[in-house]
Amino acid sequence: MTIKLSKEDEKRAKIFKALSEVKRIEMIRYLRAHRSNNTCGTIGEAMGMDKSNVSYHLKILYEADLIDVSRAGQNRLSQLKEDTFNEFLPGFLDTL
Amino acid sequence: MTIKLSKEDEKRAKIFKALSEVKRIEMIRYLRAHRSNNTCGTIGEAMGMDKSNVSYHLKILYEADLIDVSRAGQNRLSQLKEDTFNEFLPGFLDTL
DNA sequence: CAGATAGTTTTAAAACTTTAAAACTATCTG
DNA sequence: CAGATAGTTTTAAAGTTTTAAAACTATCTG
Repeated sequence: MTIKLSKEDEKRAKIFKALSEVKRIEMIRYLRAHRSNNTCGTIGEAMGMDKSNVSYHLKILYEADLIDVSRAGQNRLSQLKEDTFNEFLPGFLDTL
Repeated sequence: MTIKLSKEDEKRAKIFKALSEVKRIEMIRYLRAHRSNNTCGTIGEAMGMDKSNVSYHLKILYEADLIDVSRAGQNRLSQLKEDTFNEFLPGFLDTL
């Protein structure tokens, strides 16, 4: 493969857009440091954010394929999708 | 150093915002492939963009510290600032 | 110097993003 | 089942970004 498909650049642009807000960078750092109990409520409390706003930002990270979300009762646990970081931004997480 | 200063996250966010448009990702790829004669006009012609729009996007890349601009007569030559990529996005350029 | 060329800035409209409150859905617990 | 808890979606306002045309500035060439 030699030419780059614009589909791939659209994915890249979506990832960069997801990371283009200080709050979402802080969320990534938080998820990296706290690998369990990452609920919407816990994150919001730790970061002083409204729950609907946490939900909004997590959705953007999810749609950029930067986090995985699993259900656990009435909670929803988020975790970094390291594969995506490794593919599109190798080495980035270690700069945080 | 253990705590991360929010100033640094603001710089990161600015870099990500600069890279969050397909056109600007393409410009980065272009600058990487064409290391001389990167004038506003040449880039605009290669990418089918209006000159004022090329100037606008280059300014965003410049303000994110992703390119250097030097004057050569009435031209202005742009080149990637690899140091910034290496510091904030090590390995990224090679994924392009 | 006049005209051409290269690029920047201003402007205004359109498009998009962020926020927080309110309404909503789903699950848990007694 | 009723009430509590966790999270999502909708909404509307405020804010930001992108585009392209027009006006502008700087430099080059005869």
